[in-house]
Amino acid sequence: MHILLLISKKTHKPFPIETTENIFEHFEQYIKLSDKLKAELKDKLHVVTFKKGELVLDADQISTKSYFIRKGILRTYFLKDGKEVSEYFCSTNEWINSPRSFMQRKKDIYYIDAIETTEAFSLHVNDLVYLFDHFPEMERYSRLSMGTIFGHLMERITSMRFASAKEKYAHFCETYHDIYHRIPLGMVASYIGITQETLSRIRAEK
Amino acid sequence: MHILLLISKKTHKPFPIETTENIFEHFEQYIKLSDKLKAELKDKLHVVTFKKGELVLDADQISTKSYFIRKGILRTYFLKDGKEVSEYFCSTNEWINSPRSFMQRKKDIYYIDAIETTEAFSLHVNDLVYLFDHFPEMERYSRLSMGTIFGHLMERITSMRFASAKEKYAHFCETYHDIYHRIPLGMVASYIGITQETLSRIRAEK
DNA sequence: CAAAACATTTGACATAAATCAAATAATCAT
DNA sequence: ATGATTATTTGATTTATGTCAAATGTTTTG
Repeated sequence: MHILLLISKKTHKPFPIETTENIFEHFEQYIKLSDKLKAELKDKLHVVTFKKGELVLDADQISTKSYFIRKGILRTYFLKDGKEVSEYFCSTNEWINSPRSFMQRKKDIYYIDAIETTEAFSLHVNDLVYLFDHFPEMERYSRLSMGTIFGHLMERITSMRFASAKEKYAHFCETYHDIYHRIPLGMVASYIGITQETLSRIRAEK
Repeated sequence: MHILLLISKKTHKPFPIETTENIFEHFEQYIKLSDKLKAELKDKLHVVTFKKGELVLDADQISTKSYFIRKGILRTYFLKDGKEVSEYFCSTNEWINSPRSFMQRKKDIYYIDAIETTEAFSLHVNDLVYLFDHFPEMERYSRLSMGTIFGHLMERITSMRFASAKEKYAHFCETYHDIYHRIPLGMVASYIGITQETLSRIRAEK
């Protein structure tokens, strides 16, 4: 009876397998990973899971861990006039943290929560600093991968400025083509900076 | 006669003094500069000047140089429906290039021009790559300084989404508090994503 | 220094999207 | 499953900002 229950639970939320393959592949898009660095990474990365709706980071905490998502969706948001404003969404093979908080080790306004049940690797900021200090190629990885994100931010700024609500939504769907349909309407609306009602009408007219 | 002419030209556009002090100070906010690295930088940095209104980079060129501004203002913009849209402005002690073009060595949509007569150091992308390859601390500098810019971009995105035209202008003035009054109204309007007329009315009502 | 070119202001009007309010629809917890 | 939350849709109205047009002001150039 108990055993069966356990199995059924496992089926629902399987115990995560420690595969670092995906994350190694991710790094290798930018740098070559030596065996020594691989071993260090394996040592420093830890598997974590978050249930749907779970708060991953509270705004009154310092963000000390970065999460590399294997499955699921996490999101950063902040509060404006008591309402949640989504800042961005992250899914498979992406890193998420509260950037300024993580980099400068101070509090910031951002919360992180789980839009779906999510499996991820966590990396502590202290371990990352250790890696930066001992493996210059990690600095290079950081520089190059930030360049990619940089481009995304610039495009987003452009799309925010001269686009109609409909165009903003279209741009959102492009940016998040893999997951846009898994994000609740209200969160999408605040992400692109329009009201829920307007977004609902845009979706209806198609 | 020729000599006099030459002198008078010089007076108008003085021959720049090769002081690398400011730029060294800038680097030293993030990393320690060894004498060897200083020497390499001195060798690779070149003084350039641009006259007011001069085109620094055309969109049909690849951006192969980054400019560290000593004096003046440069700006990146792109064309939308035949009109210039200002992307950002850079002034004293800031780097400017066409980011994606520079990093990926391909064409992009951005132009760069001089809002004021500007003196700057130029650094060729090939020389920068050389520095990255031989001085890991340059990778670190890049990572850390990008973090700063990252924060600015995030704030800009936030201000674009939920702010009124008036608030957007206020945010622009904050961001560019040193130089906001030196940038023509039309350029400011396209930067914050409102029309010239609206900005003119906002300025008038105070 | 005057004419031309360009930048900013002002006015009248149009419109996309916000706001307020209430009805459905979907999801969650017991 | 069923009632209770929570999310989405729909409708009526308001408002900030855009658009178009023209006047005024400023800078540039021969």
